[in-house]
Amino acid sequence: MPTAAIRSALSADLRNSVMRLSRRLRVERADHGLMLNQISVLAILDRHGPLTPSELAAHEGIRPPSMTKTVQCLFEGGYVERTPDPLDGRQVVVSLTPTARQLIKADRARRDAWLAQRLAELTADERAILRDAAPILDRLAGR
Amino acid sequence: MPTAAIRSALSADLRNSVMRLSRRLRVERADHGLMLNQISVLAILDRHGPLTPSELAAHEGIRPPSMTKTVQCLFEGGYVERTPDPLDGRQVVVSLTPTARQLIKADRARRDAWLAQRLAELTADERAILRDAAPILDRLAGR
DNA sequence: CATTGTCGTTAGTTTGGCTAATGAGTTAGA
DNA sequence: TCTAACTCATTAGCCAAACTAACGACAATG
Repeated sequence: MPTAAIRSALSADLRNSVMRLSRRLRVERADHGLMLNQISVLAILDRHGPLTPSELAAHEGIRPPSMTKTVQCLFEGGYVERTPDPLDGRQVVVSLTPTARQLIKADRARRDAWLAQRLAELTADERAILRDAAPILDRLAGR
Repeated sequence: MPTAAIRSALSADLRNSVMRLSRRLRVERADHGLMLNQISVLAILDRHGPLTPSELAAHEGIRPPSMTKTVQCLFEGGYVERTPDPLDGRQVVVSLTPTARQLIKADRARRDAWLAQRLAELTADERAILRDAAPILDRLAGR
C-alpha cells in the first residue's frame, strides 16, 4: 500500500471516528436532562470561577452568540446567574448557583457524565493514546 | 492530581478537541464547493464501487434518510447516478458519474481534501498516534 | 464631548443529523 | 395462490448547534 493511500485511509477513518463521536456527544445527555455542552460549561465555571460569556466562548472554541444561547438555557434551568460587572457595565459575569454546585458534586460522585463513563471503561493504554491524540486533533482543528 | 481528576480532565479535553475538529470538518469545503461529507461519499463509491443508499449510510454511520439527502445533493450536482436494481425493485444503486471520477482524480492529485492536507503536515509519529486513536474513538462512539 | 470600539445579545440562516410514516416491491406462510 | 409481514428508499417534519450581521448599551480616547 503506497504512502498516499495509507494517509488517505487515515483521513477517511479519522474523519469518520471524529464525526461519529461528535454526533454522539452532541445528543447524549445525562440523567438530569442537560446537554453535554451545558454540563461542560458548568464544569468550566466550577474550575475557573465566574467568567464572562466571551471568556466561556473562548474556552469552548465557539463564538459568543452560541455561548449566549447555552448560558440562556442554563439560566432558565436555574444553574447559573448573570450579574452585571460593577466595574464595566458592558460585561456580564456568569456564575454557578448552589443548585449547579450540588449537581456537579453529585455528577462527579456518580461519574455519570457520559464521556467520562465511557473513558473509564477503557484500558490505561487506550486512555494514554487519547491523551496524546487530543492536542493533535486540536491542532488539526486549527486553534 | 488524583486519578479521577486526570480522567475528568481527559474527558473535557477530548470532548473539546473532538467537537472542535468536527465543527471544522463540517464547515470545510474543497474548492469545488462540495461539503466534506459529500466528498467522503464519492470516495467510498470510488473505493467500493456502486452501493445502495443503505450501504452508504452504514459506511458513514448515519441513518438512511440522512444519506438520501446527501445522495440527492450529489445527484443534483451531477456527481452520482441512481439506477434501480434489476433484481430487487426496492433497491437503488448509486454510482459515480464520469464528472465525479474526474473530480476525484484531480482531488487526489492536488491533495486538496482538507483533512488529508492537514494530516500531511503532521509528523509520522503524530499520524501514528491518530491511527491508534481512531478505532478507540469509534468504540467510544458506541460502534 | 464625540467618535470609535467592545460586550452581550437578538435575529435569522445554515447544516446535518434524527424519527415517523409512506409507497413500492419482496418474501413467506396458510 | 394470495395475503400478511417485512424491507428499502424516500418524504416530511423536527431539532440542535453552529454561524454572521446588526443593535443597543456602555467605555475609552482623542
